[in-house]
Amino acid sequence: MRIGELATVSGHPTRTIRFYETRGLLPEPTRTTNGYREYNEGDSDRLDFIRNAQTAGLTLAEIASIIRLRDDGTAPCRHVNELLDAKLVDVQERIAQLGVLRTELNQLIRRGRSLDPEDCTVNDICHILRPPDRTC
Amino acid sequence: MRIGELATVSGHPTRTIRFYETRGLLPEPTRTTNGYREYNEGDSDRLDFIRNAQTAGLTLAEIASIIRLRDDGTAPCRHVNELLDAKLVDVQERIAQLGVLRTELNQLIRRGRSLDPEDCTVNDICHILRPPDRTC
DNA sequence: TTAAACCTTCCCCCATAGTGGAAGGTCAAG
DNA sequence: CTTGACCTTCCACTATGGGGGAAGGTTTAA
Repeated sequence: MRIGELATVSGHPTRTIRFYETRGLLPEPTRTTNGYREYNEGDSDRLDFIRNAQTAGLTLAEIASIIRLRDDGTAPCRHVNELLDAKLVDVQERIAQLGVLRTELNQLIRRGRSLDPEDCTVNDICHILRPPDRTC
Repeated sequence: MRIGELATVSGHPTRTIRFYETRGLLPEPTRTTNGYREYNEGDSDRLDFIRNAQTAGLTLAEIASIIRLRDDGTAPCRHVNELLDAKLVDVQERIAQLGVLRTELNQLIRRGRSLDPEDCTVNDICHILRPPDRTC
């Protein structure tokens, strides 16, 4: 099948399919005599895999590293487990950071409600956003 | 004071100070006869403000919009309140999304521990990352 | 035959917040 | 007079996941 059909069955735009090829996510396909890319079912499966992996928060580079292992003949399970563990740690850290930010924002919003815009001076730019509240 | 000194007192690299100027966060400074930028205390205060606003999760573009209002002679408090409200919503959404992702990752990790790498086939690439678990 | 719908490669663009380097001007001390 | 520490501008690059459009070749259906 040609790239347009693969795009239809996989749900990725043709541009994205070519882009994935440059990133090593799809193998260089065989070409028809006129230079058109030729794909098969396996390529569609691979695109599904990529989408699933992206859903799990993996970057294209990480997904490429998994695929490289598989193409080298190694079962990538171990590597996948490591990636998932690291990703979980990463996600937990980001959640924690966002939690801190949420607290900070709530404080600033409360403060904004208690301050009078009349008191906001030119030098402050805006007095709501002043000190990095030393309460923490 | 020249840019190097402002860099020292503000804690921002000179490159960043020039960069902020291009983004409208700092006014175009006066120049000495040889073309060097001349700064004063107010510029240092403004850099402090920028840092505080960044701590609150505002982007440079948003901070610039606040500064523009102030420079136009309008107290930006109202606008700041709106930005902070929107940012809080945004942060809460991201936390929720990351929560979903964390759940997904935990499921995948548990799954990875229960699957045998021996069963991982070439077609799967890796069987751990298979279906977008329809359990949700 | 010809127009639409494909396909190809190429290079540039988005946002984010800067960082790096090159090539050149200036100024103070030794 | 020269060396080092400043300063200037300009252009390119980082990571992320693509999108836009140009310029050209091919195929398919009317």
